[in-house]
Amino acid sequence: MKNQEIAKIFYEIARFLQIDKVAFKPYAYERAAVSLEAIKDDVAQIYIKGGRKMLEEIEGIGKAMSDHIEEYLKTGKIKLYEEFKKKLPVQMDELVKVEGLGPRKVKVLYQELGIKNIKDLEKAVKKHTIAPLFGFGEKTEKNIMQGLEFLKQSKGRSLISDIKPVAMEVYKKLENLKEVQKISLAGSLRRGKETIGDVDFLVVSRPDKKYGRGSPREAAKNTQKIMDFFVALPGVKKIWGKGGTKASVHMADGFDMDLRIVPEKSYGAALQYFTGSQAHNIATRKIAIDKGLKLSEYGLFKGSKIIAGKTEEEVYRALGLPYIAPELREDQGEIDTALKNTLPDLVELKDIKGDLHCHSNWNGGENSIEVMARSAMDLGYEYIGISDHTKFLKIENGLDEKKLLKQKEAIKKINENYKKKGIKFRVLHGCEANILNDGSIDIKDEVLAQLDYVIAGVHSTLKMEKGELMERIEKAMKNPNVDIFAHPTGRIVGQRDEYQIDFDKILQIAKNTGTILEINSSSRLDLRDLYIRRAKAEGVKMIINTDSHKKEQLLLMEYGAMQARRGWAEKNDIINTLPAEELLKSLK
DNA sequence: GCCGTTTTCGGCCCGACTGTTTTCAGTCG
Repeated sequence: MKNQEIAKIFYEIARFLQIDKVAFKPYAYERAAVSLEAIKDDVAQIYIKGGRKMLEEIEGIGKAMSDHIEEYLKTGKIKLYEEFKKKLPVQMDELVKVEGLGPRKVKVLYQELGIKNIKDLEKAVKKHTIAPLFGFGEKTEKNIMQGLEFLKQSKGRSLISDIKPVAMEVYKKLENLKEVQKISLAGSLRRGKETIGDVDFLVVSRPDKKYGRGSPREAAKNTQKIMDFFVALPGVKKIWGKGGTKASVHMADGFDMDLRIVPEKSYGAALQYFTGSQAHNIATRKIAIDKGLKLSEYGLFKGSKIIAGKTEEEVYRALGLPYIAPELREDQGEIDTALKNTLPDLVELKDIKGDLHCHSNWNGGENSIEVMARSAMDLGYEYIGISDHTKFLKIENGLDEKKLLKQKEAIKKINENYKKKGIKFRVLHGCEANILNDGSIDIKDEVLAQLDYVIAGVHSTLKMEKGELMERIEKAMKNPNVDIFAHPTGRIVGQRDEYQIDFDKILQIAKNTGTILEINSSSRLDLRDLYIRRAKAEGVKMIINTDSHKKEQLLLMEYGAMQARRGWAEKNDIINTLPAEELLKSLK
């Protein structure tokens, strides 16, 4: 896709224009870049289909932008960008990744010291040639030095399920402070994005009784105490900043945390603002402007009078909108849908009645079937499905037909035992079978037919050519014993891209065969949000599973549920919101 | 440079914090 390449160039042009102090144009280029990244169609295809006219129908793309895009598609270059780069031949995208370095400082560093890239910057820091520069100084040089160090250690954005438990530890510490009256996670963590850049907390500090109610100093002392506590947390390696209402730190684990403290009357507006996304905020602030109002983190204002701010619901209502769930706030159509009052009634974690993709110690899993079942009961589930790997996967000690039938008997006994004790819980018996290269399943059909359900997935020869891979998948999905297609695209967040698949075709096959698509809650997070939305639109049913290999991983369901919500999924799109009997009836 | 149920001209989201140029530019979210 050329979209990302062109977007990258537009971002760069925006930076160059910022350096030249050109007004408003940088914003226009940034918006065009964001827009290109957001659309799912390839600009090259759009151009072939409808020429410049169709390009200009894209949000933020006008005459000049379509000029640039046409030029890039034809020549592979954009002249304006080449000219800028000639004047300032530096690795801009790389250098501005250093915390505290922006385009203007980068320009000075090039002009004064000839710094073109990270390597040059490191050398200059070592020689202490930065501090004497006009506009820089000792502290700036030290910040650059530390920024470089952190950049080297950085693994980029973290998987949500890796970072949320760490964030919640800090959350609990802050929540326990007597000075803290209210606290919430904000940012991409609250929106449930699959990867997280930094962790944001929003806090209301308890008013200090010493001062009069409503006085500006009312909460100042407690606010300061919370700030002091925050920057002194264990694991804090660097304090980027600490003021009266806002602090930012870098953690030893390699990510940043931000804390913002606001008065109670602004809590809702601040939560709305701090949750983002930025694109959603810009959209909501524009609605405010259209109504002659002003929206900031302090509230929604008519002139200097605050008309909403205490809760998010209040802010949205005053803008003429229903409440929009954080997972939807990406400026991907949620505002228009909200205006029409047709937002989806999103599935919730508490709607989930069981988990069908769980492994036991019969194969490579860690815990026994009974222990997995007990953990599922503790989560309030009505059932758990044991779906161990099958024989082709030797590394996971996959089960063959004989062992599967033996496992069936074992599960039958467990269920009989529950019944005797009056425990209303059921263990379902499935397997996670392998789709072999020719599309057949590695377990005989007559055995598959004896299980409660069958999950099938691609676990080998991942790098097949598209047509061949699709034939393979199609054959498996058409198998009347295959109920669920596991981790359909094969991607692993931050590690592996999706296979060469045709998702539209998968949707059509799923629709025609009644095959359920899996939303896998582990580091796969597969399906991703956009695909969930498309599946829902096609009426294809999905299931949220954890792919647990030990009991603790059952808790990953939270992330799969968030992923489903980001894909606009409702309760009736997700089959494991059904009781066991109905769920089994909904399968092939 | 883009955009428009108040506009084809005149706006563009909004604010915190730091370091240094001592009054505000640069950076960040």
